[in-house]
Formats: sequence, C-alpha cells, structure tokens
Amino acid sequence: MEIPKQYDPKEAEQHHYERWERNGYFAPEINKDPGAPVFTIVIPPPNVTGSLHMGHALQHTLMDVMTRHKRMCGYRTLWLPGMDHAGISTQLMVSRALKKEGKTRHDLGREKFVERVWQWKRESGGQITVQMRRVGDSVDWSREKFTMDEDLSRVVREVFVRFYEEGLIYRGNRIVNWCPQDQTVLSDLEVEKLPQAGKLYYLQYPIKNSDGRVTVATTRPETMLGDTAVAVNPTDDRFRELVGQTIMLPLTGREIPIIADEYVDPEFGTGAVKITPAHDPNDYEMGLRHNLPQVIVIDSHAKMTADAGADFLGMDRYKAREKVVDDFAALGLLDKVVDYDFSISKCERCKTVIEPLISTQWFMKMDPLRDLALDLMSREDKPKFVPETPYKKVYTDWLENLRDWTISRQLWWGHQIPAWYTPGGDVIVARSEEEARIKAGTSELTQDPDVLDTWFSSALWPFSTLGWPADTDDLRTFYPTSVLVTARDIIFLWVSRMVMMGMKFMGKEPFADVFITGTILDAQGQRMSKTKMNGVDPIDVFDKFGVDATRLTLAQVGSTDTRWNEKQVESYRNFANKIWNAARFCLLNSEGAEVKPEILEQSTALHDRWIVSRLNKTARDLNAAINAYEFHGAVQTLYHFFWDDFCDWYIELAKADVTAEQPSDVRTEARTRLLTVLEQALRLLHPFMPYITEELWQRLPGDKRLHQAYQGAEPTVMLAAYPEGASSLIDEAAESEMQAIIELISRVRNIRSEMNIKPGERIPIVVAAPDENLRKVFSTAREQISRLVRASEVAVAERLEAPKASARAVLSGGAELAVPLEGLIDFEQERRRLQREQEKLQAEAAKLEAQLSNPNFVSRAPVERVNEVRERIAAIAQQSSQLQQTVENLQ
RNA sequence: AGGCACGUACGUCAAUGGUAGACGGCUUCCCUUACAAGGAAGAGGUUGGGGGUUCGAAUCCCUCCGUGCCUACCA
Repeated sequence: MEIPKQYDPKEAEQHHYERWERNGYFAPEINKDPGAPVFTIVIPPPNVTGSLHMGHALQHTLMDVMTRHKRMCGYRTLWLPGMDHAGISTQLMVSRALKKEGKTRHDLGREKFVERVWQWKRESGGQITVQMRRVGDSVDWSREKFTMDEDLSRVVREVFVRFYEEGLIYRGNRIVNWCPQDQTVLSDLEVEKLPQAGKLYYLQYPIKNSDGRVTVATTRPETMLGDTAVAVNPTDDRFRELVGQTIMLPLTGREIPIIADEYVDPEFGTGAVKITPAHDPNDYEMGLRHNLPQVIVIDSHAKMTADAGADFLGMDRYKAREKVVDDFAALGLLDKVVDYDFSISKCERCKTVIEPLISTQWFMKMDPLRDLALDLMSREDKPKFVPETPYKKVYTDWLENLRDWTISRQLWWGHQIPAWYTPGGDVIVARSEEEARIKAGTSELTQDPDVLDTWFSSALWPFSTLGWPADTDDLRTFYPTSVLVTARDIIFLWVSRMVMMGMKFMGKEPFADVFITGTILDAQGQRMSKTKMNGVDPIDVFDKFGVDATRLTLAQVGSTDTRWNEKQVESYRNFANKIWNAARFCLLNSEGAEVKPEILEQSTALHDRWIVSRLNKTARDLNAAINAYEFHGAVQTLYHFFWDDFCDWYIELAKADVTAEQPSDVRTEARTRLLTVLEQALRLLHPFMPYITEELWQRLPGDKRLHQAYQGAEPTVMLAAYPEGASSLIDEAAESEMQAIIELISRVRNIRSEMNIKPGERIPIVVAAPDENLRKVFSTAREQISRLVRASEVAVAERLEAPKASARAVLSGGAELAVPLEGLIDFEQERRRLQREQEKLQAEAAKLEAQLSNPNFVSRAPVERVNEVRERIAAIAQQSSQLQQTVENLQ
C-alpha cells in the first residue's frame, strides 16, 4: 500500500465534499429513522456580495461541528443555507460598475437597473457559497434560500400587510438619519458614531429691542440658518429675563423666540442653545413640544436650500459652514471658536456624514413586539445566550430602550413596499397590485417607490425559509430551530428582531440557544477590517495549512476574543500530519486485520484495557463538551487523546505485537484492536476535521458501520455513529495501573537524560514494589517497559536491591526505581538531583502542613478535602523518607 | 458621560472557591524501521498593584492602574 509520509490537505479536500453533496448526506432526508430527534440551524445569511472572512470561517466551523456531531448522533439534521440580498451594499456595487461605463442607475431606470442587479447576482454573486464548500459546511443546498426569492418576497408582503392592518406599521413624517451619498434613510443601527476632532463655534444672536446678545455654542454653524428658537433651562437665573423675548436671527432677517425647556443643560456651552428642528433630532423633539416651525435649509444632497437664503442656495453644507462663520465674524458676532472633540454620525456603509432630515418614511411600532421578546425572556428564560454574561443583559437592556424602527429605504434593490397610492392620495396596502386595485376600486395606482430595510426580511428568516405562512412539513419539523450562531454585533440588528417576529407569527421562539462567537483580532489586537487592510483571508490559511487545521484553530476560539496567531494553525497542521502518520502506521501493519468493533469489549492486556478506557472517557467528555458549547475543551481533549494517549503510549506499547514479522493470532488481534481504536478516534475527530478523517476512514478495512438511522447509505464517516463513551468500558483500575507504568518509564527516561546516557546505550533497571499487584503490573509489562526505556534488563522485586552506584527514584504507591550505573554515575550530580526532588516534596508538604495546622481548616473545610490533604501528606512523607534513605545510601 | 468586560509563562489562550495547565517558542540530546510537520528530557508564573471576605481566592467584594467593547440626545 502506498501512503505518502506527509499529509496533503489539498488532495483530501478535493474529492470528498463533492461526493458528500452528491450523495445527499447533508439533507435531513438521509435519516431514515422516523423517531429521530431533530437538530436545526438556519445560517446567518451572508451578503450576496460578500466573500468569506475570518468571522464567517469561525461561525461556519462551529455550526458545522455541531451539525456534523448531531448528525452522527442520529439526529435528523438540517443546516439551512442561504444569502441575503443586502440592499445597500449590492446596489452600491452595481452602481459602481455602472459608473465605470459612465452611467448612473437613473440612466437605466428602475426596472433595467434591478434587472442588472439580478444579472450581477447570477454572474458574480454568491462567491461565498463556493467558499463554504471549501470550509466543508454540511449545509443542505437543496433548501438554499435567497431573501429576494419569490416565495420569501411573498412572506415579506404578507407580514407587511398584517402589521399594517394591525396598525403596527405606519407612515409618518419624522426626522431621520439621511445618507446624502446613498440617498436613503438609515435606521439608528446602520449609523456609526465616530469620534472626531472638531470645533465649537460661539455665535452671538442680537436681542430685539435691546443692545443685548445671547451667545449660543454650536458644532454646526450652517444650521443656524434654520434656527427657529433659542432655548434656555427654565431654572437658569442668568436667562430668566430673556425667556419670551425675541431674537433677530442674523443673516436671515427672521425673528425667533427665546424659550425655556428642561432639556437644556445650563452647565454646557453658554447655557443657551440654538434650536434647529429640521436638522437635529433633539431640536426636532423640542420643536414639537413648543410648536416651532421647521425651516428646512439643507436638502437631501446636503446642499443648502432656497430657505437658507439666496447667498447660500445650492452651496455645500461645509462651504456654507465657512461662510456663516465668516459672515458672523464680519458682523462682529463671532464670539470665539474653540477646539472640541465630539462624535459624528456616519453611514455605516459609505462613511458619509449623516444629515438628519425631516422626511416621510414607513415605521414599525416596536413596543408590542418588544414586550413579546421580553416576556419570553422573563417567563421562559429564552433564548439562552451562550455565554450568558454579558449577552443576556445586553439583549434585554437594548429591548427595554427600543424605539420605533424606520423600515423604508430609498433604494431600488430590495422588497418594494406593498403600498399603492390612488390619484386622490389614499394609501392602499395589499399583498399584490391586483389586490390593491380591488381594494382601491381603481387601477390608477402608483406603488410606493421605496423598498424595505434589508433586515426586515432577515428578521423573518427562521420561518420564511421553512415555508411559512403555509403549514409545511419543514416548518412543523424544523421550527423552532436549535441554535443560532452569530457574532455579537448583530444581536440588535438581527437576533432580537428574529425573536420578536418569531413570537409574533409563530408564537414560539425561533431558536432555543444563541451562541455568540468571539472576535478574531489581528496580531496587534485590532479588529480586522477592509479599510484597515489588516484582515487575514481564511482561504489563504486553508491553502497554507489545510482546512482541517484551520477549523481546529477556529473551533477552540469559541466565544473568546482571540488575536490571530498563525503558529497555532501550524501546530494543528502538525497534528493533522500526526493523525495521518498514525493511520499510516496502522495501515502499513494491517495485513490480516480489519476494523472489528466487538474486539474492544474483549481486551485483557493492560494497555488494551487502558486505551479502550481512555477512548470511552474521551468520547464521553467530548459529547458533554460539544453539547455545552465548550469547544476549546473539546479540541484539547481530542488533541491530547490522539497525540498523547493513542500515539505516544498506545501505539508504542502495542508496537512489538503489531510489527511482529511472523503472522500470529497475537499479531492479528493487536492489529485489529489498533485499527478499531483508530476508526473510533477518526469518528470522534470528524466534526472538527472532516476531510482528513474521511480520507483515512475510507482506507480502513473492515466493519465500519453507519449509524442505524443511515442504514443503506453509501459508507462515509459522516454517517457513522459518534461514539458515546460506554461507561462499562471505562476502567479506572486499568487507568491507574497504566499510570504507574507511565510514571516508571518517565522516571527512567528522566534519569537517562540527566545522567547523559547515550540514547543508544542499553542499561539495566531495577524496580521494587511492596504491593503485589503493582509488582505484577510491572512484571507483565516488562517487555514494553524495556522497549520504551531501552533497558537491557528489567528486574522486578519486592524490595530494592541494587548496587550503590545507581541512580534512584521513588515512585507512587511505595514503588522504587534504581538504574545501576557502574562507571557512569557521577555521585555528586546524583545527590544534587535527588536533593532537588526532596526539596520539591518538602515545599509541597510544607504548604499542606500549614493548611492542616490551621484549626479552622480542619473544622470548616469538607471532610473529604481534609482527608485528601492528610493522605497526600502521608504519601509525601513516605516518598520523602525513601528518598532520604536513597541519598544516605549513596556511596 | 454612563454601562459591561478583560488583565494568568516569552507569545496565544485554559482552569465548578480546593496542588495554576495546554499549544507554540526556548535549552539539551536523538535522522530509534508511522511521523524531523518527529522522538526524549528540561527551564519558565507570589495569576496587573493594593486591600477585604473565606478554613482556602486566578476565581467573590472594594480600590487603583492598564486595555478593549457597547450604549448615549450634551448643543
């Protein structure tokens, strides 16, 4: 059999996925057990414009680990994939392409433009679906969805109509976040606040019929053209006289009142605030309270309007700012300008500074929906956030302060709002234009040009993808889903809204658990971002180290923020190679043997009982860890079981039997056992490392059974049963006996190393144990011990009888070790070595003694704890005295 | 401005209030017939500082220092 010495990930990654997909392994229908429990994940739909980044790679790895694990456990498993139409991003991308042709979307017109976007989607969208296949995502492609699919669009209209009829969706004229670049309104969540070094301008406003002036401070002088009041705090004595008086607003010729409002902070600035209801959210609110007019001086392109005055008409907002300041200076009304740092609102997508504008938009009333989500949390503690802190609180706090959601967007790419207007201006909301015509009694209707916020359709994702509002099999089977895996930054944007919509339309939470992943930071601890160019492309990492190694690295990240460290991936690449070579050894020595599950229950030799015990304990721990979302622990458990227990000890202990030149029952049985343990180990590894495990599993000869739910399927490790960890096969006696052998071997190796004994040199060893069983353990393993420590002879006795010129060690259970080193030993060095050990023991003993001499410890600590300490002290005392004896016996 | 996290070995991270660990790196030795992407051995920590609760603290509380994140209407 030809097996290369090094594992080539690309080779394995090439073939298996295609076969898994073609054979329908990813679809829940592969499971033939009608009573199977169900496990469902709906994917957080990536943007159709997106490509795989580290965050995706992390989330997808975790989702795939869970899905593959549950599938192997016999669950009817659905991981449903799909993509989001990503309104703004996609429209921007296509607009940019048009720009290269010297065109704008307006040149094409709406219909042609949207067709163009669809064309783009068909040709270049969904790059990420190719990359998901590379990651190994075991998603059911036959159920793939796109938020703009006709069926999902129908769901959007249905929901919109129901909400409207209930009065939860309404149209209103309000101040909103406006992006002058993208020409659309944005929700609060799509706006990011960035700190900015700016200036605070102190402007003086003359008071009518007086020589007095009021000074106001502002960061945006240009908005003064739209001021309709100056406000002061009603309790502010400095301005008491002024309230009710009138200001002659410079540059405009308008007269505006001085009003009193609690909102004004007397401590800030001058204590007097200019009020621009049309261009500031707070001023807007105050304007409503005081019935102030709204003078619009900035338009949707952030240019000054006619109402700003003839001198300003058409001027850019920043040019206007300069001019206002210059004009005030010229009039002698500019008090001062000071440096001032504040936060500025920018469009999350294009980073343009947001302009608050008054505009007619569609809104969703959130209070009743919010209550559904909060009730669910307080009554049933759902969804369960992992980790619970801080996310449960973050989620509920946000819900408690929820405000209405602006759901319309001035875009062309998206779900067009199902509202039509009659010539008379009546609003007709309907599921279709036909329905609208019937409702309106006329066919002269104009549809609202706006589309819905992308997150509107995303909020419906857990049930829209399963066929709602029809009562489909899928909906009944897979809703509510099991777990949602996502990054923390969309808890508000998406998670909370899914919960509200799920409760509203399904009456049940959309998912039981929410697992929030950590963030992968760059080596400096900064967030990876396109603009900073500090991102690491997962595909590059796959190419360099292999998908499986990358998955293992990501899986152990779990919910911790972690700096990216390529060394970590490299070490898991080495682990993959270790797996490869362990399997290579098993296969190169497999003649006459094959996988045979029953053999593990018939082990008699210590090392065999031991590895079977370790295997089952590992399986038990792994299942627990995965079910508890403890991926870091799961990866560690796997790594150490495979490398330490299986490779370093078991293969070495079994090697003599396995590699025997002459065929024999012993050899066949050893080989069979080795292959069988390996086969189960591969199953344990599979959810984390799907490619290498499948590649090797396929090569194993013998009885590789699938889980009973998948009988009849083409063999694949994907559908083999995940070992549960049989408690009947966990053998504590074997583990502790084996521990004694491991200790013995380690101590001999230690002595060899410290005494500078050449690796090739064979030396005799003497081991003594007063306990008969322990002696038996050592005698039985004599051959193996001899092999692993390169001993010429292993003598086992009840009492230690060895030449004085020996290196010695005291082992657990009263056992002692001597390595006769006539002519090799340096007594002074040996004495120092033993004394160092003695010191270690004494240090530990001193600590424990101190504990025990504290009467409070003895009286208040649990009895078992106190006994533990006593036993440990006794053990140390014995070892210590043996050690002392040894030192005294030296020369 | 408030709120919430975090600070453990040289690096990245673990550790139900009960003897602080792993991986990488480092030192020494070894191309031993699965694997040098390997094997063997070893060094390295008063868990950011200080105080408190407790029989016992990396873990709980307070405080200081440092670092992140989120929320927010300070013109």
